[in-house]
Amino acid sequence: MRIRTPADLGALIRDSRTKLGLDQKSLAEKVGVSRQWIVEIEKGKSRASIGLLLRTIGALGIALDAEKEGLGKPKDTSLSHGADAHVDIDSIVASARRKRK
Amino acid sequence: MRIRTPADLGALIRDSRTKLGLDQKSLAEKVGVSRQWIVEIEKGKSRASIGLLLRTIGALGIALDAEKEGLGKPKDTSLSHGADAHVDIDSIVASARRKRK
DNA sequence: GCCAGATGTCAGCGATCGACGACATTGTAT
DNA sequence: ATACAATGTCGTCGATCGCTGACATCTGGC
Repeated sequence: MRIRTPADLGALIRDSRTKLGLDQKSLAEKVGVSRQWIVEIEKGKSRASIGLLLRTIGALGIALDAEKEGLGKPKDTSLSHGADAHVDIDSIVASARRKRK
Repeated sequence: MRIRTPADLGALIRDSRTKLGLDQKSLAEKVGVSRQWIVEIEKGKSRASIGLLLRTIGALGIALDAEKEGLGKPKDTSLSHGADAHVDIDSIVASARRKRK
């Protein structure tokens, strides 16, 4: 599953938790956070901390992988790869700035 | 690249940034965060926020994918899958508690 | 060696976090 | 319909965030 937004993460955590038959309280205990934190992260809270997030997804048996976007094959030339990444930066930042207004 | 800790993320961000020939200031401007935040996230700051993290990796053209751990094949039975996830939960939480003391 | 640029660190500020406890609301099994 | 479990929301508190601006230190090209 591709993760782009905090809401994506929240949905993933809730889905995984329910699939494992855990309630929020149990997951909170296993991770070592408050139940309220689980509630908030499942709602896609953007200012929740990375450390607790990683612990939570780890506790749910989820692996996070990062890779360059736009890589269909690992054999793309570095030049075209660099150009693609540069284009993505500008459009993504513009999109992020629109969200702030 | 497998992401397990905030330090993994920090290293990834720094690596990607330098490979794109960006300095911290430029990246900060593109993402819409302070340069200090870039400095801290690259050092693996665990309490940095998810929202800003996702924006930053997006700006660097990095895609995050989440998947169930231990899945070599998508055809594993749900029972054995559940048992594996349970074992992971306990050891991961114990490890997290050790870090807190 | 010199120096400009890049990175690292610090202090102060208003905003928010995450934990805790409590209460409200929803969901589910009988 | 009822009871109980699960989830959602609220208020409070000490801790920390992320920003700004400034200064310190490091790096690399000349």
